[in-house]
Amino acid sequence: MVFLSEQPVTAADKTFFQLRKDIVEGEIQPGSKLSETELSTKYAVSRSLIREAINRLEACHLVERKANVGARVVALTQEGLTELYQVREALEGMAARLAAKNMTDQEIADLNGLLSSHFQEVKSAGSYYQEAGDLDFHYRIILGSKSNHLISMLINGIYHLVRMYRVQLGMAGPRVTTAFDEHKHIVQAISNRDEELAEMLMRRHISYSRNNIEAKLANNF
Amino acid sequence: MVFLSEQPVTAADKTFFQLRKDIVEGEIQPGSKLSETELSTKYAVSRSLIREAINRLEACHLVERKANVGARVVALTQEGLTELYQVREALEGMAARLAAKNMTDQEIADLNGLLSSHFQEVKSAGSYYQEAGDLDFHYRIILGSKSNHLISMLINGIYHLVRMYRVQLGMAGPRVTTAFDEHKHIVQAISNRDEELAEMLMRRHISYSRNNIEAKLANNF
DNA sequence: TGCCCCTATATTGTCGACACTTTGTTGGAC
DNA sequence: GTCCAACAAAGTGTCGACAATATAGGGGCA
Repeated sequence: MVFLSEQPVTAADKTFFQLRKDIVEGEIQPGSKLSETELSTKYAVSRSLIREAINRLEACHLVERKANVGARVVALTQEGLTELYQVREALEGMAARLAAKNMTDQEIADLNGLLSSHFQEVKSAGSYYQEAGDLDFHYRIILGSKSNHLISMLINGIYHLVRMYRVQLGMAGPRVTTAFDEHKHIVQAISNRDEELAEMLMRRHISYSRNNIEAKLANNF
Repeated sequence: MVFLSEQPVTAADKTFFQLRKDIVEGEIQPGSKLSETELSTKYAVSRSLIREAINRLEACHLVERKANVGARVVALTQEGLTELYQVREALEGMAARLAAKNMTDQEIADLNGLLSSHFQEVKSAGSYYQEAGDLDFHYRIILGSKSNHLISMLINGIYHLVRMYRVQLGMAGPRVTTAFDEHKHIVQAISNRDEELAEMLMRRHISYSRNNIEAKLANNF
């Protein structure tokens, strides 16, 4: 698994990471209110740190805050999901394009290796991709873009919301079978340094993924 | 001019807006250090509000903070500009696509009207677009996407950084003459509800703009 | 009975003080 | 003269208290 250099250095960081985890993994339910005083006793830190954490969570669209009223965890809706995946399509498409341009040969070789190891899992288990494997694949391409802006927006930003939708909809990962072929073709395009194709395939891949998850969400409501 | 509903409701908001303004417009120089104590006396508010403002500025990539050391205004570099415009190309391309799909006929008519009034200015003044006019055009399309995620990321996020580069490079706006035709064609595509073309033309428009501004920046260093 | 206003309470917004970390300096030893 | 270590100063990180605002409940009036 690719390591994200997100190491907490201060107590505020720890509080933020913990709170984000509890929200993304559903321990704190979507739509529920975030009381600063309550959370400060729960996590045993001062209200200042809770406030800072909530501010950061607001910046990555995990909570919504109203002045003088309070903050709530975002509610998961069909429209929200659609918007999220549209942004993801645009940004990750660009990331794939840049990855085709900027990844080193070694990184591409590693990516192929990752794909092979996933292929083994598919053969043995008969189904592709748990959450972690899919994230690993996408993270490598995002990091491969070598664009700090893109990396920050995707990995520190919207991917936590993506994971939150997945958890709430009770999926271990994306579509189990077809996704592998799509990943394979994307890696091929990157190997060939075909920027145009890499972007197009990534966008389609995410678009398919959106259709799939939208269908699941429609069942939930 | 389209009004952005960014109305300060709390003192923290005012501090944030003021500080952001001073950074974007160059009153506080790129790369300079942001001392919390110093700023708290300068703006006559407590350190807490300054801290919150700096946190928000960090979220939109206007400052960089190191734990226990401090925050600095971002330095403007060739790579940073390139990355910024790549993100902009991806997101605004998607915005144009969605605008072609989601703008009302009335909004499209207004957009055409805006273009006409700009055309008058071109004829009389001989040059297209001051900063404000260009921003207005792009903001309308972004808002026309009707996607809260996109709107937030672009208008609350990266557009301030875009303006900061423009100010620092001493440009009143984008390329003065050619931009008008590009805008016209984008509006035509949106009028025809041609999502594909609208996205493509917007991406090209921003790509051209990037080449233009990169050249100017190369001269400055 | 229904509506409005007012008050009480709980929650958020703002502040100044204290604790800890970093950094630059000064002194001494080799 | 150079390097290392202890120290001092400045700045950031964290905290609890006070102020201001929104919400809910009850009482008064039509």
